[in-house]
Amino acid sequence: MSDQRDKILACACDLYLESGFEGFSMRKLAGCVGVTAPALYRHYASKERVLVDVIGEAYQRMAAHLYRALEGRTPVERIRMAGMGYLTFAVEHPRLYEVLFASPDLMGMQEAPQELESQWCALGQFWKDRVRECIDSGALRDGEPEAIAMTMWAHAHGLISLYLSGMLRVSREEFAGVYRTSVRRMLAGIATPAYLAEIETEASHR
Amino acid sequence: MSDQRDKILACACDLYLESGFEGFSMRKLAGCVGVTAPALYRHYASKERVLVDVIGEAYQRMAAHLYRALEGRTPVERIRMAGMGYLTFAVEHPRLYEVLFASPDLMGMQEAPQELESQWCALGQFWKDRVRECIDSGALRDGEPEAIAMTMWAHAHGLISLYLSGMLRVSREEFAGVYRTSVRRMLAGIATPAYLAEIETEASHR
DNA sequence: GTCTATAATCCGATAGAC
DNA sequence: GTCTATCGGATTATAGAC
Repeated sequence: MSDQRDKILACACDLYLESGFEGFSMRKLAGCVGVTAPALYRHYASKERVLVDVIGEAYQRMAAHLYRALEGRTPVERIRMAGMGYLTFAVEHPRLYEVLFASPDLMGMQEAPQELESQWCALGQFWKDRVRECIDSGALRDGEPEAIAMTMWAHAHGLISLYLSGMLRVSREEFAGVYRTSVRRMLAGIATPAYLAEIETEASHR
Repeated sequence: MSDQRDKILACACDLYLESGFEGFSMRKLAGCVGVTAPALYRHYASKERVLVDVIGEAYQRMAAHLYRALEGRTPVERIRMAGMGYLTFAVEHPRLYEVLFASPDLMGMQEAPQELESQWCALGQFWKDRVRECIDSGALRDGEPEAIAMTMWAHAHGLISLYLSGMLRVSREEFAGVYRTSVRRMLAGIATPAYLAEIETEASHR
C-alpha cells in the first residue's frame, strides 16, 4: 500500500542529502526509486508534498537524536547532552539541519504546513523543559525558561550556521571546541560587573 | 562605458529583492533593464557573475549601515549602535541580509570568490575593533576580542535567523525588544555562580 | 500501478545580422 | 551594443494504453 510511498520518501531523503534543494527533481527521484516520473504522482500529488515529508523526516531524526539526552541522570547532564547532540546532528547532517530552517517559499510554498509547525513546537517544549529543570536544580539563574532557552538556542543556531556557511575559519575538528568555549562564555557572561550595574540602573530609570 | 553595467546591477538587485534566488533569471533581468537577454552577456560573462555583484552590493550596503555606528562617542555607544544597526539592517532588508550568508553552490558556484572574502574580513575586523575598545574601556571582560566578537555575532545572527525564518512567535515590533533583552542576558550570563565554579574546576582538571 | 509519449514552460548561452 | 533566432537542456505534470 503505502509501502511504495515509504520507499519514495526514503529515496527522496537520500536524493536531497546528495543534491540539495537545487538538484532535486521528480525525474531524479524516480530514477532513484527505479520507476518513471509519472508513477510518483500515484503516491504524491506534487513535488512540494514530497519535500514537506522530507522536512518532516529531518525533524524526526533531529528529535530522535536529541531525545537520547534524556538518558542523562541529572538536569545538567541532560542539557549538556542535548546541547552536544544538537551540535553533532548539525555537523554530521548539515543538509538535514539546514532544511529545518528552510523558508517555505524556497520549495515553492506559501507558508509552512501545520504538520511541521507542531513538530517544531515539540522541540521548543523539549528545550524549555531542559532549561526549567536546570533552573530548579540551581545550575541556571532564575528567569523565564522559554526566554532563556531562546537565547541559548539563538547562540547555538547562529554559531552552527556561521560554521556551516564557512564564515568561521575553523576545521570540523576544531569547531566542537569552539562551540564549547563559546557556550561557556555565554553561560559566564561577557560584560564586566561595572557595566552590568550601569545598564541595570539605566533600565530601572525607564 | 560601464554605465550600462551599473544599470544592470541596479536592476539585478531589485529583481533579487523581489524574486529571491529562485526566481532570478537572465531573461527576467533583461526585461527589467529593458533589453533582450543576449545583450546582458556584453556586460556580464554569466549569470553567476551578476549574482556575485549583487552579493557584493549587499555587503556594501550592510557596511555603510554599520559604519554609522562610528559616530558614537564612546566605545559602549559605538558597539551598541553597531548592534542595533545590525538588527535594523537585517529586519529592514531581510533578503539582502540572507544573501550575505548564502552558500556558494546555491548560485551555482564552487566557492566564494576572493572579492567577497575580503569584504567579509572587513566586517570581521570592524566587530573585533568594537569589542577590543570595549574591553579596554572596562565595559567587557578581558579576553580575545575575536573570540568574544564571534560569540556575540553568533547570538545576534542566530536570533535574527530564527526571527526571519518565522520560528520565533514575535511580531516585528516585539522583536527589537526581544533582541535587546537577549543581548543583555548574554552580557550578564545565564549560569549561576555555583555552576560556573563547578565547570571551572572541571576545566582545570583536564 | 506503471508504462510510453508528450504537452507546455522555463532556463543559460551562442551565432550571426545589423 | 543590441537585435532575432535558436540550440540544447532542464523542469512539472498529464493523457491514455496496458
